Amino acid sequence: MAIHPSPTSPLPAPADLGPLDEQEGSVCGASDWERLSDHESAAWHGFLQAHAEIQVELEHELQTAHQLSFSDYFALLALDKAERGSLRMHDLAKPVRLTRSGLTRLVERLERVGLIERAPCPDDARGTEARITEAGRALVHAASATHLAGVRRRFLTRFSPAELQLLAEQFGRLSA
Amino acid sequence: MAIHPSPTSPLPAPADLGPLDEQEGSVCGASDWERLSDHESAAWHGFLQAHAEIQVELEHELQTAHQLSFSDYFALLALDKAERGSLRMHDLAKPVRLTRSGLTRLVERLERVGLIERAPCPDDARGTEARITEAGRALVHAASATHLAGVRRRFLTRFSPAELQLLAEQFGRLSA
DNA sequence: CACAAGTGATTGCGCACGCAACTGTTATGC
DNA sequence: GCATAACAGTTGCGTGCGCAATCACTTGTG
Repeated sequence: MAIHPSPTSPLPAPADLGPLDEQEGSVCGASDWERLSDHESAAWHGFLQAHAEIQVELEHELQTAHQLSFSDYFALLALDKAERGSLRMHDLAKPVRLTRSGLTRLVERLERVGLIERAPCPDDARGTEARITEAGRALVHAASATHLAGVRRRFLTRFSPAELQLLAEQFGRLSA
Repeated sequence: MAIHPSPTSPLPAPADLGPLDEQEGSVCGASDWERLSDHESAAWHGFLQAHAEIQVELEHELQTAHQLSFSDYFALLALDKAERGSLRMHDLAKPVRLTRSGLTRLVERLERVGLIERAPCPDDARGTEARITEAGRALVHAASATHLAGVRRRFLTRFSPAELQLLAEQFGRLSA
């Protein structure tokens, strides 16, 4: 939230905007030097829009079919794929994209419903490791079917194999 | 959250999974019929990863530079672009991607710091319209500079013009 | 060996948001 | 023209999450 409406704004207001009176439309919405071209705008907004739509649809699907949030699902998935089905909190935080505090609460909830268990880390008494239970595995396998079907329907089937390969490379460019 | 660990799961557990005992690695993580190919997986996870990274980075930038969340920014942006700088709550909800209740709170906060004003809708006594103030316009213009620089740095400059054009079309395929 | 610095996890607190219920207003059907 | 439905916006409540402080344990240094 903006505590200070404008005076302490670190960037100067564009000087070429004129009196800022109420002309209609997007004619004077922003100064030209900061505008995006049509293709730039379409690509960027398409990216945001596509992600937002797909995200809410798939999350809703997972929620109604299996009562799992994305966080729940990704945590169970990471544990299911992990060696012996267990991971330390620290290592679970990254794939789930949560801070440690958020993860503590998530794991606590998942433990309460019997999908995972917590145990002290044997080699480092500071650590805690979360281990997926059989119930957790069964649920995440069922949830995967739902989720991957959604991913296919909403994403993968919209592209040719060649396009997917190119997209993979292009998305890779966006990370790090 | 999963209230019921597994018994009421609407999807049958895959029958071809075997005894589900603790083999290590991802060898038996999921049944084959639901797995993604390498390109599929790379494209999909790249999409998620790229969006997540860019999102947090740009949002953090906007927050530290202008004390604006994405919701704040998108609301101000939509109002700035709107006819006469005002929009009814209902019409503001869509671009900001918030429910009406969330929007009520958002607009309340923005009004409290003087970035927008609220007034009853003249032609429909049920409605409320939010109007951006001059302070709001100044702030959102400055914020746009920050934000669009981030979009360029983190997204647009990673692609050629031809790629951007293709991506715009491809993202368009993903929506609706 | 003691003691500071570093690290893993948890907890207190605050906040933004969605859902469902509610109020007030406008359209619709008889 | 009144009853009922549809609609705009707000509010109560619950929840998931981040930040900063804290606790517990480990590691490095004199």
